[in-house]
Amino acid sequence: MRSLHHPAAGAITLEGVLHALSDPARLQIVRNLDESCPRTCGEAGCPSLPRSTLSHHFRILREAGLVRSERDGVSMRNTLRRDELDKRFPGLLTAVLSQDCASEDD
Amino acid sequence: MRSLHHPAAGAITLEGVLHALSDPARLQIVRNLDESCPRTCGEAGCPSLPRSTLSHHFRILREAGLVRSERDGVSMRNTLRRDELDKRFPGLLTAVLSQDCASEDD
DNA sequence: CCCATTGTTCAAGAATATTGAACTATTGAA
DNA sequence: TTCAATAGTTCAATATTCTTGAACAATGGG
Repeated sequence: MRSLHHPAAGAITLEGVLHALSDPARLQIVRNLDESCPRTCGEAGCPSLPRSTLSHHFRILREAGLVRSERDGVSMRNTLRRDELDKRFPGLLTAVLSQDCASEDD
Repeated sequence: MRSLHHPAAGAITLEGVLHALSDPARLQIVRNLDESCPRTCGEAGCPSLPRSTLSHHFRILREAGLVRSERDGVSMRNTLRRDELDKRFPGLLTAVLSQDCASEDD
């Protein structure tokens, strides 16, 4: 396994963060990590997704700088990079995560 | 030309908005519209992009609910749906657009 | 009507996403 | 140590989305 890549805080891009958050599964994962980190991939909150898909989503989150993944025994410990993100993009994560996700039909 | 589709405010999704904003060209367009709306597609602020690509980007923005496009003579009048977006997702657009887009190397 | 201007639509190739199958890393048990 | 179970990753094939040149459509002026 190649070592997992985590960008430095300064290298995190706004577009990358927005893209990472623009997928329903990834947004759900980030919401869950925000409430109770750390989590394994399996506890991410997307039980219906295949492992390979989940792994792909975590890679997007990781490489966008949202999540830090560290091996913890046989599983991974995923944590939201809250402090770094808040410093890099003040107010952004709070603004996104505080939104009501449900779509209204008016 | 099929009539352009604009979702109702209540049908705008968070994921759709984030996805629309996750492209550098589209983010630039929205920034420009936020400063001085309305604009034509040609005045969007992406002079290097082909027209078909620009049209595609405006369609993404339109169908995500970010931009309203109305014909004005030979060109289009594109406006940011600021009020509706602020009501649907309070603080979101401000949080995104207030970020410094440049990536740092620390 | 003819033409210039502005966008949209279409089509083909490029890039990204999804997912089953195979592989790797770690742990625990025999 | 060797075997098996668990958790993720990587690979490969397919599907979806993106990019963009070319053709088309809509408007307005001469």
